[in-house]
Amino acid sequence: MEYPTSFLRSELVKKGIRPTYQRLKILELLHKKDTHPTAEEIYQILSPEIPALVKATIYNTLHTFVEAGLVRVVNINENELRYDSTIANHGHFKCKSCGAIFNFEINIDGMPFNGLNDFEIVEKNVYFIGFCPQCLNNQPKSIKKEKNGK
Amino acid sequence: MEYPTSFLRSELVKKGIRPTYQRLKILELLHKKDTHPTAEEIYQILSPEIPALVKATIYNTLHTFVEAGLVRVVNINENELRYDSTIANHGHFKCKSCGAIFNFEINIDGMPFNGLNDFEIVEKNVYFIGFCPQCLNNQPKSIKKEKNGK
DNA sequence: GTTCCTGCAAAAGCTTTGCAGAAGA
DNA sequence: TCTTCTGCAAAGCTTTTGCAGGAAC
Repeated sequence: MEYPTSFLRSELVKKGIRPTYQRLKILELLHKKDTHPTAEEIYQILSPEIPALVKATIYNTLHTFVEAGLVRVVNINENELRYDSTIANHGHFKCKSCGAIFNFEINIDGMPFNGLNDFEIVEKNVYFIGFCPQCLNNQPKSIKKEKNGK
Repeated sequence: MEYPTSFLRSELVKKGIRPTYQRLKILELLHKKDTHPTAEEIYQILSPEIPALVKATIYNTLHTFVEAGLVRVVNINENELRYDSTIANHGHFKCKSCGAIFNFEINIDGMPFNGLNDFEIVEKNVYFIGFCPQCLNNQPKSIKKEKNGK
C-alpha cells in the first residue's frame, strides 16, 4: 500500500495536529509496517533517513497520535508498548519465538460473554500467543521449549 | 475464598519451588485479590505485614511463578505488568477510570477466526476496556471525557 | 510574529542483577 | 551441611520532562 504525503497530511490536519516532517514519517511507517513496531523499532528504522531524529520526539509523537485516536497501543505480554494504526476489528497474534505480531480476522463484536451487565464497553481486544509458521519451520523440534524471543 | 497454607505450599512444591514465607504470601495474595495486582501493588499490600520485604524479591518471585505456569502476565494498555493466578478461560475488563481489572466469562475457544492457518496457538486472550459500574455511578456526566485512571 | 515542535540532556520510574547473609531441605 | 532465597544496593532500560533554537502557521 502506498500512502501519499497529501493523505497523511490531511489525516493529521483533520485532528488538529501540525503535519511536521517527523510526524508524517512516523505515521507513514505505522501505516506501512503491519508488525506494530515499538518506539525503539521506529527509531531504528527512521534514524538512517532522519539522522537528527531523537527518541523523545518519537515518544511525544506517539502520545499525540494515541490521544487523537490515530493509533492504538497494543500491548501483549512482555514489557513493551507497540503501536498499531489499524483501528478495525482484528485480533493480534504474537509469536513467542521471533516476537513478531500479526493481525488476523476475528469478529470481536459477535462474541457472547457474561458478567459485564452494568459495564460500559469502549473497546474490545483479542490476542493470541504461539508460534508463527516461519519459526515452526526453522526449528521444528526445539521451538516448543523456547521461552520467548528476547 | 480461603487458601490454607498447606494448599499453597503443595502448589509450590508440586512445581519444584521452595515454599518460602514470602512466596506463600505472594501466591496467597494473587489468589485472594482478583484485581490482578501489579508488583507495586503487591509490595504496598504485603509491606506492612512483612516489613523487610523488598521489591526485587517480588519481581523474582513473580518470574518464578510465571515460569512455572502458576500465574500469568496480564497486560492491558498502559505500561504496567499485572499478574493473574486464574488460568481458566476468561476475559479481562479494564476500567479506564479507576484502572481496576475485572474478570468476565467468555468462551474464547468457541470464537471463529481466520488467517492463522499455519500458526500454532498456545494461548488465547480477550480484553475489553471501558468503565466499571462504580465509576459510571460516581461521575455519570464527566466520565466519558476521562483519559485514564493514572 | 507567534505558536508549537524538535533535539538535546537530564531526570524519573520500573525492573534486573550481584553479592553476602539467612532460611529451607 | 549444602543449596537456594532474600534483602540490599547499584546498575540498566525505557519513558518523560525542561528548555532553547527552529519550523509551521
